Amino acid sequence: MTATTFPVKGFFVPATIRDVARESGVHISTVSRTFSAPHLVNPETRSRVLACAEHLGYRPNRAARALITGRTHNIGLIVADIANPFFPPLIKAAESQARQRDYHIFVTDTNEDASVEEGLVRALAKQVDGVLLCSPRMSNSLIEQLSREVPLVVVNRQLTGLPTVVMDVAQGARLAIDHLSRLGHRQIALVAGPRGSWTSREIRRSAMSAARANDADLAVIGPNQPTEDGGMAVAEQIVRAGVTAVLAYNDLMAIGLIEGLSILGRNVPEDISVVGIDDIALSRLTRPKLTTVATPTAAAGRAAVDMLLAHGDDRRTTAQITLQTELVIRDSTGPGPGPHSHADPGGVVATAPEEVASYAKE
Amino acid sequence: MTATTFPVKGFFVPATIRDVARESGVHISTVSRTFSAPHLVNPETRSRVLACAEHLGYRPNRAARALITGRTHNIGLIVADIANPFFPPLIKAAESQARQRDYHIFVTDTNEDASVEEGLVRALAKQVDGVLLCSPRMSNSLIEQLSREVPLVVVNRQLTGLPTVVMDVAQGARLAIDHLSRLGHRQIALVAGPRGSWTSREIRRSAMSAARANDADLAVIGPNQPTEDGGMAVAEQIVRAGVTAVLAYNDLMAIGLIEGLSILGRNVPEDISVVGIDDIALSRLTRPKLTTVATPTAAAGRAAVDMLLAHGDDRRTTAQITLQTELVIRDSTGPGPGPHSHADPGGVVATAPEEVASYAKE
DNA sequence: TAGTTTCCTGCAAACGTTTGCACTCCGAAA
DNA sequence: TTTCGGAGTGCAAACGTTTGCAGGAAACTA
Repeated sequence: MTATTFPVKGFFVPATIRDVARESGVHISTVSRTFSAPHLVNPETRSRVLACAEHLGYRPNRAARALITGRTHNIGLIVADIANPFFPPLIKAAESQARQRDYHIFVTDTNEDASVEEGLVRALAKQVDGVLLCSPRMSNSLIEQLSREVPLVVVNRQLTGLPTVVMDVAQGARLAIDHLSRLGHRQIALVAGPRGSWTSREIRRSAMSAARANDADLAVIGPNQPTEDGGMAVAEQIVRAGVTAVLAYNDLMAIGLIEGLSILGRNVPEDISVVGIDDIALSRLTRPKLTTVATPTAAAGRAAVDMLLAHGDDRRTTAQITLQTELVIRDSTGPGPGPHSHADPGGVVATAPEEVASYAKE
Repeated sequence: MTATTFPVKGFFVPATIRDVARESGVHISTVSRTFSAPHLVNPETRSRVLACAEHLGYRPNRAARALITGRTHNIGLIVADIANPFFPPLIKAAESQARQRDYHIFVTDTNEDASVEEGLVRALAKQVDGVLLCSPRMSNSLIEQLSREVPLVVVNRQLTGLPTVVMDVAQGARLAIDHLSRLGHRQIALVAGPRGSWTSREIRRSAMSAARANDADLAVIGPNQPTEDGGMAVAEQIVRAGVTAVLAYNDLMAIGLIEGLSILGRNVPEDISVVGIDDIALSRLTRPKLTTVATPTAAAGRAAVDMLLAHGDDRRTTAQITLQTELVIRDSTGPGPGPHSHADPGGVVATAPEEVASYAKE
């Protein structure tokens, strides 16, 4: 590391509305209106004010404006782990949706830590018009309490009384287990996600019932860190469990697990089949390419923004949205020891087009 | 998608400093001091005020506070593409460094779009105490102009007169080319990054001079989108160029390229060697594991926060920091057709420990 | 012509804080 | 006793905006 030091020129003192008023010879209220209600001011005056503003480099102070209007035109977006490739598509979709409505998104990361989460919501509270809380790890009651301090939309957790958007992971897990069963697998493991994850509980519940329906055994392993390392760490348990197929909480864990299995001399899908959840971009690039449950993350991001912005000031009602998932079969799953049916339709679930239209996956 | 609607309870009207003052029978200034300068108020009064505040659920309004103090305790962090795994470690490091100093980081994404970038800086300007501008795509002069509206630290671009932190990618590129040369490669391609990227220019400059020094030919291909798809897209050109080795602008492109090459029937490293830059987590997980130039992203995030917060109010001086890079040799590079030396020391560059101590990679 | 409307602008009070100043106590020093 | 100083508190002005209200001028209507 090398470091050098330079002198630097000072900052402009930022021009305020008052400076513009003085320079253009009108009252500050006229300047204010020039920016926030242009139709109320004489075109001639308006252009003079605009010229002065331009000349002075004036920009309205959004914080001061927010103080009085109560609207910041910012939205907070809290995610559990920004390094998880699951989130970026959601974030980007939310950003572009917000931008269209002249809002900005501020993203923060909680490091999968429930206590950090609470602090962040509170810190954001007065600086944004609402918070998109993605994959929260805190308790329901705390979320409810926070939702009275700032408008909240919860993503990846169902919670009565609050606007939520969730993926139908239950359906996804069922599809995955069905797929594995059809391939002849009877001893299946479920690698669970982190403690506090609603999604993980959903997956577990649904996978267990699907396994039962298919006469298969399901061994649940976890909770675990939802990362590559977390997946790699359970490889040994998987081998010891003697299963021939695994459903992982997410793709990251699935990929880590495959790597861990290969270190232990087990090949995927020859020795063990692995299914992930999320269909992150990466899952098309690893070898073998991952069979996984695709979740419409971009649609979720857009929906969350819309829900937050939907009810302007009347917070009378709140919607709950569930987005369809689908199974994407690639190379990480293969035939198991049991008898397998050849009737597998490919696993891609048909979704009613008109229902998903507004939040369709691109 | 399914949607249901529920009634929802109204919001608390948030308690203000005035409510607390009334309830506890003191003047608002005393309440204010209870929070911002506790030592100035009688312990007895203080605890009474705190009790009332707690009871009313009062939280100081940070925006109002910022209006008068001029400090928001927020830092903006702008990245080109949040989906690029290069950034999350940087973001997380910056966040934890900021949190230690009682600051919050707001992250936004520009979609690699220079014009979005400008708007974001301006929108952030009055709501944060400074902006960390990572891998900017806009012009130097625009950056300089913006730096007068809000304190700026630029990451991944060197710019006189402004605080900057860059990786020594020039050294990294040189190490990579040297490595390939030693393996016997004489026909090498450089897959360039996006237009407007300082890093890409640096890499190119350094790689060309290193190639010349090694008597190798260097074909430059680009500019390109710095993504998997961008890498995949150049696979054909690479094959046509007839090179035996490639240095890619970043790991993502390298991984995409390897995939693209495999589709064209070329194996890495047997047919073509590929070196990436960044050492993202993913590069240990793809097959073959990627040989790459490791850049200390976490250190960069910490350094950037420190630089922004360093000079309290005197913006007299500004530092420029360059962080060391090192070559990590894995499985995507192999012997080329030419004579190769066996003296390759492994390519790991020694860094002067005391210099990097404060920003050491973990 | 008087009355009414419309358009534009100014005035001043807010929004929720912080902070310099002044004031009152009260105990210690002289 | 007086003087001083410090601790604790209140007062009021700021920070940079928005916005309801009122007034004046011009443009209609009758």
